[in-house]
Amino acid sequence: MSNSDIENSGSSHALGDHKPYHHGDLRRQLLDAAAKLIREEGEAALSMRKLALAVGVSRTAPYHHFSDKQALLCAVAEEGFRRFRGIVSVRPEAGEIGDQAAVVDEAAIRLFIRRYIDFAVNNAEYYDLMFGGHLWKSQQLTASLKEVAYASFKIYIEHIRHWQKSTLLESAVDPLRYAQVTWSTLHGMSRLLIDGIYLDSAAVAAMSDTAADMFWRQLQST
Amino acid sequence: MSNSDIENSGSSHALGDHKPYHHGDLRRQLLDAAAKLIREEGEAALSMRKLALAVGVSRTAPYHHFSDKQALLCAVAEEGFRRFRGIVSVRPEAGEIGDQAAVVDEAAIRLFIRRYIDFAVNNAEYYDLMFGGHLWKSQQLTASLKEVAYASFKIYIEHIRHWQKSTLLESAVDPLRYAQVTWSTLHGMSRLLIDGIYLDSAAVAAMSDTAADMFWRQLQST
DNA sequence: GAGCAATGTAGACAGCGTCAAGTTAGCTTG
DNA sequence: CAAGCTAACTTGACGCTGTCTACATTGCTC
Repeated sequence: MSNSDIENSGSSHALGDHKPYHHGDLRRQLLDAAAKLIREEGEAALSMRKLALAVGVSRTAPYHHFSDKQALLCAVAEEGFRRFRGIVSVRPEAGEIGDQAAVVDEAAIRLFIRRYIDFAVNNAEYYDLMFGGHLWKSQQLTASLKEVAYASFKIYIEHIRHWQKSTLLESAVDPLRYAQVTWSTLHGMSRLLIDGIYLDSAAVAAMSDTAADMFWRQLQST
Repeated sequence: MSNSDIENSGSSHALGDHKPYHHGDLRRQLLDAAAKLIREEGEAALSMRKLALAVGVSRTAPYHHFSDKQALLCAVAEEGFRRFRGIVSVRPEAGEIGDQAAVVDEAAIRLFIRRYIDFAVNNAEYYDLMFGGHLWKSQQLTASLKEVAYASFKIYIEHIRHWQKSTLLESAVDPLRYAQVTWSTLHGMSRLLIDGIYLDSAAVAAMSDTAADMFWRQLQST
């Protein structure tokens, strides 16, 4: 009795009006616990039952917040995309000058690549869900996940366009193809690192720089 | 009685001496059925029990040929690598001239890329296992799988060295880094196609050619 | 023909996702 | 303030999974 008072004190109208009723904010805790579980024991080790146990509710309680295991994974992926947007946004450092004045040089590309790989490797539990076949092949993506995912794709394309425009020589490369191929490289490298096929993590910097070199040269093709 | 005679007639010493005893060749049939099941219903839909049912034996029979589900998947992956070696081998067409005489130009690179992507997309059930995190992250690869996998990696590196040597200008790129980055591109593109993130399969050719362009230019860097 | 090892079967167990039915608790409305 | 509605949660059950154990069959070797 007194304990439920403590848990609920003020929370019901502090966050909004329709999510947390009874327990605290289960939804939030489930998402966090899911990410933690995947990070620590791998995606395969995540089960709804273990998850429920981990946050101290009964097996079926999560189904009142997510229709499916799939839906829960979608929500985790969505969270990942939100973090991702911050990492891979266009603005150069932190709005010191006007955005479009900045000239893109090889160093900028290098930095971008390193940030991408860094995010992927250090947030593998999110990256797997965001860009893994498990969700995408299933054709059952949440509407809200689709939304935020496509927004991220757009940001990437925008990023590429920005590179092309601010390169001094006018580039002859089709921006869409260029975006597709460069993203393939970034994604492939991330996957090979995450999946433990590229084992030498000390080589990441060198690989990134080689990729930057390649991207840069291609960008300058006449 | 008579039917078992038919099944076993001559088979026991036709194939070798130590695999198929009793049923026919269960091991072979399991591997084929597994690949077929994965192809048709996805990796997640493959279960040992369904597999056993599919080839007409009881649930636990497969465990006499594979210690684990994992071991079975390793064997399927191994099969994949064997097919892969044929696709991604160095020799140009079919030994018409001596191998090393051939000069590598952009067309050769284009062809190689198309062959790689083609294999990945049309043998997704194998490619997933061969280069998916599922097996590699588990750290429980079969010894024989490791062997054939590393052999494939070596072939790829050899391939790259061949490119570099037979390019007329001497290339300044570190061959290992170059191999890592180009493979990242190929792998990334394959994954994005297989996983249904790149949906426009009509664009595959254009993407491949853009990649070839990029690889080629980088190869010529002084 | 006897014995042995390889091969196949049936039973059992814990764990999984999730549906159906019942319980608790907080908000809304008279 | 009491009644009632509904969101949040629990328990029970079902069919599926991987795999262990114990048992039955079969073919090869001596």
